[in-house]
Amino acid sequence: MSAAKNQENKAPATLRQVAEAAGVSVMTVSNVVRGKSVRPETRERVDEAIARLRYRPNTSARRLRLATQFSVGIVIADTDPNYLADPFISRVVSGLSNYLSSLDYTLDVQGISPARFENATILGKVGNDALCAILCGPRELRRRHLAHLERLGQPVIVFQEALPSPSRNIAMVRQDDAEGGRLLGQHLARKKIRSVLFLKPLLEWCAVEQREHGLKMALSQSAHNIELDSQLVPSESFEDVMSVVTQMLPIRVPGAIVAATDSMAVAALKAAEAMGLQVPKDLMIAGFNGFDFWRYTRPTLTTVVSPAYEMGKLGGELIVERIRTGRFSRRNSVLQVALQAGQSS
Amino acid sequence: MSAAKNQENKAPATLRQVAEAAGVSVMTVSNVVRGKSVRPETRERVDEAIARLRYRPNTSARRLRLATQFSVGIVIADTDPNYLADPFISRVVSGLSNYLSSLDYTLDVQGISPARFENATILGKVGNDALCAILCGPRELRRRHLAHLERLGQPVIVFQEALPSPSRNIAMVRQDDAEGGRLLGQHLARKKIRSVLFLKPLLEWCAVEQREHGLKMALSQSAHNIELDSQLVPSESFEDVMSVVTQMLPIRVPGAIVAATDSMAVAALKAAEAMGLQVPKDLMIAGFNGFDFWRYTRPTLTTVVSPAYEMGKLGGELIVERIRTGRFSRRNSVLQVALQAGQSS
DNA sequence: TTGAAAGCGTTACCAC
DNA sequence: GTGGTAACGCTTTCAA
Repeated sequence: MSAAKNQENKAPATLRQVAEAAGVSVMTVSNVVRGKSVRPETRERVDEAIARLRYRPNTSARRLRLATQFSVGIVIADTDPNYLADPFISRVVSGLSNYLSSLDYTLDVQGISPARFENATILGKVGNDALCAILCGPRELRRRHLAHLERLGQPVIVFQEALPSPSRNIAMVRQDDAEGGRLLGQHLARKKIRSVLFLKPLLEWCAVEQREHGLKMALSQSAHNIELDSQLVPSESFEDVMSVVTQMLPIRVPGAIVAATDSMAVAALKAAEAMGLQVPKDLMIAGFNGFDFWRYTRPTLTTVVSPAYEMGKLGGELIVERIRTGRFSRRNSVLQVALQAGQSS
Repeated sequence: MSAAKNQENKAPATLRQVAEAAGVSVMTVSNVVRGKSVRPETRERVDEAIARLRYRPNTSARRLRLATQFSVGIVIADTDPNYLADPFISRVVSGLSNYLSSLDYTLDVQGISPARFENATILGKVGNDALCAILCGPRELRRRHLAHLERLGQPVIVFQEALPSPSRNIAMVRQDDAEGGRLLGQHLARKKIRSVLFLKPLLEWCAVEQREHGLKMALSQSAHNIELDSQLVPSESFEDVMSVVTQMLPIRVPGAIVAATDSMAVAALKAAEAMGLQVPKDLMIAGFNGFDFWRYTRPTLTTVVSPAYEMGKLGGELIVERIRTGRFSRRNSVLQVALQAGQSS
């Protein structure tokens, strides 16, 4: 029983133990493990010992010796504990994760409230070759976080921030959200809308600001000079959006509601429906992201499609290149978005 | 320029460099960093040097010395590259991640196809104190993966697998999916349905099997002995589900379609709608998960609510307890689910 | 309170 | 092809 317990919890075998078991030197085992040239019959003995002792290389020792972590960290600022449930974030992380895995790099993931960003465990220690970040919060806070990242003296990828890369250590990867806003604005202008209400969460995201900005540009440049109002919502949650929209619509029904994300657009649609408004006849609705929600509703949503997975993958490619070559080939990458017209506008 | 470049890419400062800069020994700096008692005026000098040199502890060295990784890995088997976009998985990982972060543990995340599960980078090296896994694929394959995890000789949490824990190193954490199926079956029985079609993805998940099993039990035990058919769908994607349902309905309209997940239920609903069927009058529909999709549709979906975030958190609590105390306090945990009736059935 | 030395598991380097 | 040695950065131990 005590023996069995020891059995279960025993420390992993080391190179030295394998070497003793196989009757060779530590270096020979190391060479076998790393595929260096070793006499076949020696290799066989060593392989047998490795299998028998269940040897697995100790990454900490290897990282220390090589001064390389084979690891990237990503810190995601968000007030929602369910930060990975955001369909945009989950796709960026999936793309990044898969690319890194394909090269045998590890990905460390940490979500953290924007207020505590700089305290993220991952940032306080040297444990990754490079870092990735998704920022949110007021512009000034994000700028401070960016400066903090810069001071770490490590390669960093920042997703979805519109500022240009401030130094050779930092690369920015984003999609053209302003263009997305413009496309939507032009689309609505063609529909002869007179006024637009932009719904955005209280928590500030650079991408949302860009979307709003692009929308405003397109509307103001349209032939009819369409009016744009913006409405803050306490959070992106269905309840909050629904409740705000339900309070606003009786006061005035705009020509269209554009929400910062599709999930917010769905909630707006539901609020309109609950009040007996016909979409798009009485009120048009549109959102951003284009993952799958747009087609869950009736009518289906007009949206702007995000290349979120591809952003994550591109971030992975750039960061690994940076780790290996010592420099970023591109410091500012902007991926294209596309308007996808649905039935809601 | 060359100096600037060196500045940017220079190796992180070490304890030794800080010690020299502050004119003290390495041990004193180490004591300062770890909050051990140090003379205030010494501490001040050291703190200044730490700030000036931007010192951050090297985790590899610390892990090696302490033979502790302060890190947990999670391997997620899925054929979808966008594995984190699954709303269930993203919530489990969020809950796990936040709990671990709160204790300054790192979380390594890797998605991998079930066929390649045992080759996951994370599993092949000693780099985490413990591992978590979400399995899928045929039962025999999952059993093999479980055996592989057991052989690693490390603490492991397996989510959403119905087998009992096979050893002291492995704890199972799941929700009561069979009960969820039963609740849904009883609900439908009350609606006087005559037949039910269960929609499930080709890729096998233990949770889906459990849901199907519970549903079958409840239906067969009902007063009217309701018939249950199951229909495989190539994938969980909207297109695949919609296309299969669109092909099936003209042949025969069941009393209800129960889908393995809400997103599949939405697609079934859309297919029914496209064919002019009234839900729930002509056909009832229900799903599983209860995240937010259930209310995106018209009519809203009947669903079984999952405590996915809580499962992730519980997994974190158990694994940390196991790391620290050497044993699991519970090896088999089953969280409760709840039926949430919507308009669709 | 402070410091010197040993060692965690690995790999680069250099002998043989 | 094989093996001995030193070193990566840190913390435990023991001595001053």
